[in-house]
Amino acid sequence: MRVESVRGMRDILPEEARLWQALEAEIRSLVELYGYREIRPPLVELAELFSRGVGEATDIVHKEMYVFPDKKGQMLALRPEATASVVRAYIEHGLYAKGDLAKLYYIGPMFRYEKPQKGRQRQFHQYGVEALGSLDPALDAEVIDLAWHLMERVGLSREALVLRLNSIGCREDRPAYREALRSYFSARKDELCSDCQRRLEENPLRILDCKEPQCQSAIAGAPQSLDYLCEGCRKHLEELRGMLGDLGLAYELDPRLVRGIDYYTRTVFELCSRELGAQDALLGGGRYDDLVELLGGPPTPGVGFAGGMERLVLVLSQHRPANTASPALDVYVIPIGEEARKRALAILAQMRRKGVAADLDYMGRSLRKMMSVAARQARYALFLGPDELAQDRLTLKNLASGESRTLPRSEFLAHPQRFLS
RNA sequence: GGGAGCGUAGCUCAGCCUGGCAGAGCACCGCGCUGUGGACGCGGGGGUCGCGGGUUCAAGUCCCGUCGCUCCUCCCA
Repeated sequence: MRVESVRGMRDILPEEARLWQALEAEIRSLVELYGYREIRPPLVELAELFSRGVGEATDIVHKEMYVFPDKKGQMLALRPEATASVVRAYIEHGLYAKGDLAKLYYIGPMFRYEKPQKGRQRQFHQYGVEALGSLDPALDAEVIDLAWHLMERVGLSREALVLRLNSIGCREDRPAYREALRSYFSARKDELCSDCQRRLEENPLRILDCKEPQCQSAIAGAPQSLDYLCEGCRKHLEELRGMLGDLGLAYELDPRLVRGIDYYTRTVFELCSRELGAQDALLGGGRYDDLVELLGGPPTPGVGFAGGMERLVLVLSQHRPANTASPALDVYVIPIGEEARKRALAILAQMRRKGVAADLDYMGRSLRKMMSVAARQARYALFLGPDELAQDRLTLKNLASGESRTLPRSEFLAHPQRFLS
């Protein structure tokens, strides 16, 4: 019986992996430009980290998280997101003790047990940044600027994107707002879908996010978090809006944006593609001023965002038509005859040690076929046959121009790059 | 979790309605042409028709189940 991959887990094959590598390189270089440094937390954490950090009542934790006992019976989880892990590491290693802003970024796989579809796998990949230690709205603005910059850098135009922004207040404002929502929706309970009736008890904020048509009219008239902000939160949002204006970053204030993770406070935002269907959010994030304390660290505010690699790859492949791969090799070695074949290996090894990307046929192909492969994969063909062996020379052919020249073996191998313009 | 569509060669797909030899194009390999190319010509290898069961003399085709993919919903990145 053939063993196949697990549902929702897919292979990224070499052709696609090139695009991933390029994207990852762009992300790394850009976030490092903003002062972020990489952190690589483990993929496995105590399940408790996420139930406390992300929230027991969220779909992510109670429906979608991979949870399993280890041999000692501890409940472990595959990380469904990375912010909680980064904050755990921040606390565990005392990064706050440096008394400075900690700017951290990550790229890696996350796991959620969802129904797979295009742009949404059970093992998926996110990149993200977290800035811990400052309450300054300028930091929110910088993080949002970074998000925009990143999308532009990878080739998306501003017109193809929309930034949605909201403030959901701090822990002082939340109870009053939550109560307002609960009493508002309680009066309209029979208009709500069954999920929202459950949310009414667990987390009424989430109702605002519901897309069920039957809930829309009730949602339309619901109290808005913006009306329940304390003076500090209101000021924070106003300053942020002013800074976004100064930065020339357009946004839509969306009072119904709440997001599916409990740790957010104040600023929440999403950067969405206008060209994707139902799964249009390319990245999302916000402020989480209580999370460090909630996980046992000193009171420390934070702000960050996470973006999905799969979705980015999807949008980009619509924009950048599969660029015909230019030859990956510098030289393809073509031996003629048995003796030459034996000698070819050592010549290959020497070229590679000089930094030349070179390869050889191991499939026993005919001369003609080797030429055909060389033409496709390399810029030069290097012939080694009885004539060359007799004179201790090599024949180098430029496959683009068709010109070839024969060179003393030792001269070529001493500085192969000189002959490979 | 709910709804719909689709699974046939490495890839894109035809064949299914109306049961009767498993096909095309591309890719791959060989030969023409082991001392030089992606063109051309000729030839060739490749398939548990997703999997399991049922109906039938006969199933890729009809029926049931199942798994997977895609889309909507949901969730979010």
